[in-house]
Amino acid sequence: MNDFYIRIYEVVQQIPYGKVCTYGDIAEFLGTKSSSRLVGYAMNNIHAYNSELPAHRVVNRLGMLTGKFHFETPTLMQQLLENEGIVIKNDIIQDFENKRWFPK
DNA sequence: TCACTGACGGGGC
DNA sequence: CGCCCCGCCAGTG
Repeated sequence: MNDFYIRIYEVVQQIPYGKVCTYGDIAEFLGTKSSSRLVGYAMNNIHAYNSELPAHRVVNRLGMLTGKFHFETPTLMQQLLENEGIVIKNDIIQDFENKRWFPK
């Protein structure tokens, strides 16, 4: 656990209900655009920091639910997003560009 | 130290 | 958004 992780979690915490963000957006916001892999890696530890964080609102640049297998069940991530009004088909968020949110 | 592994992204085809 | 390659870097054994 270090400052880099903390900053990632703080950004995740700011993602609004019904919106999603990408790993790359977070990496770029933190000034490490080329290290988006680390953002995904940091998500492995997200529950160690705060289990209330909306980790399900973070997807890859294509809107795919690549992190679904890191949840308690493989369908939980999709269920949480659908509960927020997001439509998902074949693990891909529909109308993705309209659902995106960027750190500020 | 080395090798390998990713919740990734961009570029090329 | 299919496939592949390369850059990225912390964690692991």
